[in-house]
Amino acid sequence: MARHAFTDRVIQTVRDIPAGKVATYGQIARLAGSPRAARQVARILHACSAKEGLPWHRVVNREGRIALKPFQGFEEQRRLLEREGIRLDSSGAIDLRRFLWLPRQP
DNA sequence: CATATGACGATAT
DNA sequence: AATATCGCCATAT
Repeated sequence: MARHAFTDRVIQTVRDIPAGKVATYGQIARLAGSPRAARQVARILHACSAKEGLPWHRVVNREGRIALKPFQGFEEQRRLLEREGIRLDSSGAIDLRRFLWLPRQP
């Protein structure tokens, strides 16, 4: 069933994140057309990631850290990322210089 | 219309 | 640096 425009664009943008790359909540919000709606991206993922079959694990916060809390998804997200070759460093952060998705870059 | 929510982000302390 | 607070805003109710 169809949803409202912003939600649809967020879902589509998340689907566009390639394997082996990550995007930030704020980045998804900007790409979906509402630059300050990062929290809404989180809300949408919380509500729809499983239902929509999204690659939700490719979305992290601005510091390259997994936003989910331990035993509330953190471990699963780390496993899914590492399966794609995305490793967390000793402090638990992803190197965004290597792994951040840069859409429409030549 | 009023309030609550949310896996954020920026700024202040 | 780590924590607290505030601003943000589309949806849900």
